[in-house]
Amino acid sequence: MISTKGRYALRIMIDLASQNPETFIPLKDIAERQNISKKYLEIIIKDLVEGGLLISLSGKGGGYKLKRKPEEYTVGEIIELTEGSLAPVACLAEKAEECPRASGCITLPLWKEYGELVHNFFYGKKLTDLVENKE
Amino acid sequence: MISTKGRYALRIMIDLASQNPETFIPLKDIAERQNISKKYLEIIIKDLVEGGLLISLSGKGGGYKLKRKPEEYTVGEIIELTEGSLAPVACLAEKAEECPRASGCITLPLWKEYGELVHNFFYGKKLTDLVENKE
DNA sequence: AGAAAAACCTATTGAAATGATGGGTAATTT
DNA sequence: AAATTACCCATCATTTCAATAGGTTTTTCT
Repeated sequence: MISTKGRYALRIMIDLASQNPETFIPLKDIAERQNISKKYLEIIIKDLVEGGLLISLSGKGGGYKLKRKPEEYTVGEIIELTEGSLAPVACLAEKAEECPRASGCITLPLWKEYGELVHNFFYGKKLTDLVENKE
Repeated sequence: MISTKGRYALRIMIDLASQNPETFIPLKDIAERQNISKKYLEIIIKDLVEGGLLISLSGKGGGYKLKRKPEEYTVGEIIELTEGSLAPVACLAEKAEECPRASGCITLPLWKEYGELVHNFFYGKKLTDLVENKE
């Protein structure tokens, strides 16, 4: 299941893509619009900045804005960055150590096929696909 | 992510489908073949019996066997039964209470589409699709 | 009748993940 | 200097995950 982290990250990105993408938007505004605790969003938006999806600016007049054009983001990269991995089973996660059962594992092809399906679905969705729904 | 519960359940079902489907197989044998703690499998196989996928028989000569023919099981029902739900987000789980944001939720269509994709994938896979890989 | 083999039942546990909250510091603008 | 913002660090309560432990009942075989 996609946790609040990934879902809130997506809502942050949609929110920013819906505002003027040139100006810095304070997190306070996003939190109020989305009705989510600002404190909790701080943790999540940190990942988005460190992952290179957003630019931040401190001080008065500061906030966050998209680094790229809205249409250049996929839902996949947002979810993957904040959830840690899109892999359907632990043994297929990037950081996983080689499973000793892998060579004879009868279910591995299933998980691989599923993993590709999930990957293709989310990387095939652009952030703007969601924003446009709004109108 | 699919947890060990769902993954082990699938391996139990594959194991049983690979044995003579007429005879009762003791859990001890399955646990040894699959190299998984018998105690842990007890918990999982209980779900499979209660969910109507397996028949159990106590006492000497007892064990577990498939209730239906191997080709009549889908991977989806096995995973869904043991994982509790295939829903990608909490608000789409069967037991979930209506989300107050649902009507205006901009991401809901995405989760619904994804949920259907996942459902169709797993319900489109038969247990025998996996067993046949074995040979 | 008794032993053995099996399922079945209840409970507990340790570790990690989840979903936050709280308080304070640094940077920047007016 | 004041206000506003991001940034940093720690802590917390709850739930889930992945088991483990020990005992009871059911059934068959000798």
